Amino acid sequence: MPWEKSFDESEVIDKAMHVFWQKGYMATSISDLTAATGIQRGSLYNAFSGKQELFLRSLQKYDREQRCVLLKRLEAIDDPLKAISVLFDAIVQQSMEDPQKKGCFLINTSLTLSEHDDEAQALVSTALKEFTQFFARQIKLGQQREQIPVTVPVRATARALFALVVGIRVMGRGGFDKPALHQVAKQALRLVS
Amino acid sequence: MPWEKSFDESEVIDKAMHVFWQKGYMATSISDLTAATGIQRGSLYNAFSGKQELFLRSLQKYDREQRCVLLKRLEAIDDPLKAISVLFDAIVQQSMEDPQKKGCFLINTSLTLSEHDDEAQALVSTALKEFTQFFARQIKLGQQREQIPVTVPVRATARALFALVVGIRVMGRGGFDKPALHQVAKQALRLVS
DNA sequence: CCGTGTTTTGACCTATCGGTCCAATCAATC
DNA sequence: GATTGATTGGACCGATAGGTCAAAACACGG
Repeated sequence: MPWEKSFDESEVIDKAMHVFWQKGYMATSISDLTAATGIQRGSLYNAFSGKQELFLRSLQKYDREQRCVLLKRLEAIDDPLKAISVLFDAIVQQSMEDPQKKGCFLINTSLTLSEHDDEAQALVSTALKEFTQFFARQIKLGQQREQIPVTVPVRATARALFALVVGIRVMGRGGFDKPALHQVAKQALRLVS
Repeated sequence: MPWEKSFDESEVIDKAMHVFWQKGYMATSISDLTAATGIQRGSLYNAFSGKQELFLRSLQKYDREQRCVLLKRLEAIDDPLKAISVLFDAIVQQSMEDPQKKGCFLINTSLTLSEHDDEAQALVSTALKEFTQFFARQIKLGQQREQIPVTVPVRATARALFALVVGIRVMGRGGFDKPALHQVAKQALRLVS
């Protein structure tokens, strides 16, 4: 009886994600989304409740596929100092290899978000917090293995490292070039030694 | 013959600035601006060429009254370590005492800006660069006075300190509280010792 | 190959956007 | 107080925003 959708919902979200990521929520119109995804207005509203939901799903997808994947990859390294170092290199790399200089979708969103989008707000909030918890875990582990001095305060340093990540991602969108970002990344390691 | 304007142009820009600062360029409508400034649509367009110019003027005013004033105040301290420390305290203070959590107008704008606003882009770019140059000057001065080890790389550390400033301002808009930001500020000083 | 019920399409809706326009309004000059 | 000419208020403009809807297109079970 029914009929299968002619498009892959996940692909649509992926296309929408890149538009939202580049232009932000407000600057992205429904027309932008239909143009980018190839599906028509009505179909889009048939599959999703509206712009908001599509944005939230995009944000979730980014969080799942970018942040979670990255952190899991780093956690597998099982060498705290190396993991932190690789993380910063990866961030610098990601920041510079993107010709559109989109930066980090989550961080961009945290600055753009109006206070009415409770769900998105919550998503961003927990995402950023889990990021600092990653740092905290690595530092603690490093201290257990005596790679990192026990004089290094765990939570404070974790937060500072996270602040540096945020700084790098924001600077990567402005006029700062790769050597500049790399210098910042190098300084991050001084906080854990 | 003619007739004096009934409003103070500078006051209008100040009111507009706070709206743009809080909501961003795109999310601010002309109606928002007329409501906030009290003057009517026609008068606004009579005094300014449009939304763009008003935004640029707002950004200039912020740059002049916030960033420049702050940096000048710090420069007068004539004690590099103290100046840096006071700067970070001030940033944390500013971030938390604002109930609206607006953050830094310049940093917000650097993430929101579309690539067509050349003038605003340039303003933000030089503002951010002068900020890192401030750090560089302080570090160099601190080394001359033997307050800061000469092993500290000037430019790299200056950029890292700036990245921390950006991080703090962004984190201040999200769920992070005052103790958290203060811990980050404390870590900044470890980079210059 | 015919119903069935979902998907698709694109025209259409209202609200609001940034911006224009001009008659009414006023302060200064005569 | 009449004249002057910029300022003001707010109706108005086309464009576009996000969102709706009904008819056409379609894949399946019978």
